[in-house]
Amino acid sequence: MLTSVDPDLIRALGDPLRLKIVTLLARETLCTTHLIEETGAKQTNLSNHLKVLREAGLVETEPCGRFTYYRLKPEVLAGLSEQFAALAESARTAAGNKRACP
Amino acid sequence: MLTSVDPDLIRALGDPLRLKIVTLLARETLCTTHLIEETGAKQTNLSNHLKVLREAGLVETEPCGRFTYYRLKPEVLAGLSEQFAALAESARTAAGNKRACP
DNA sequence: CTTTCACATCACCACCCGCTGATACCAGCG
DNA sequence: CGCTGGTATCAGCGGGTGGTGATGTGAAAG
Repeated sequence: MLTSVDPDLIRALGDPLRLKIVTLLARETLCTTHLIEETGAKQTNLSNHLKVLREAGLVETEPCGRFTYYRLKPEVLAGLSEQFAALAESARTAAGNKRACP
Repeated sequence: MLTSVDPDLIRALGDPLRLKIVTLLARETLCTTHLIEETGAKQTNLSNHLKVLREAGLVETEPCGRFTYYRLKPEVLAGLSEQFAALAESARTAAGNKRACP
């Protein structure tokens, strides 16, 4: 179906800081300390955003001693990409379908 | 580049009603009246959301007499799809890149 | 010209959301 | 043990955002 895109998943990516986190994680697996250095954000703030990303199913955590590593889940992003591609494709072919004025 | 995804564009898609509008428009070009019927939302509310979609560059308007038709811009969705695909690809290949604990 | 209808804009309010400081929790280390 | 450092959660506050009614505008209809 076309209507299966999850708004919450998109919302999670709609925040600038979260988007930055995602792009950083797309390059390498990092723990919170690294993300604090890279983004300059406070630890609490970052932890909140990471929670959102976690609940959206975008990232996985991997405890490593006292540290917590965050890894992106490529399938989720790939799924999003496919759904947008499907929407684009549908929009392209349906460009001429114009419902009559009532 | 990887960091070029526009948060505002994603935000525009993050709202459930706007997402519904987009999926409807992916099927056929509609005017506001049709969207009111399909979504059950108030005219004012819908007009606000359409404004957001317009400003995000996701839709185009085409006046037709007293009516205003809205059409999706497939290129924008396709671009988003590509960027997410690139992120997914990057995340997949960088799965093992784990920066050392500080 | 006047009315009607489609649509946009404005003003207002309630509510959600992100940021922050304080605090709790847990794993190593001495 | 107790201490230290890395993270998560909590409570609270301010600003941004969505929903709504009133109003403006512009084009067809009569």
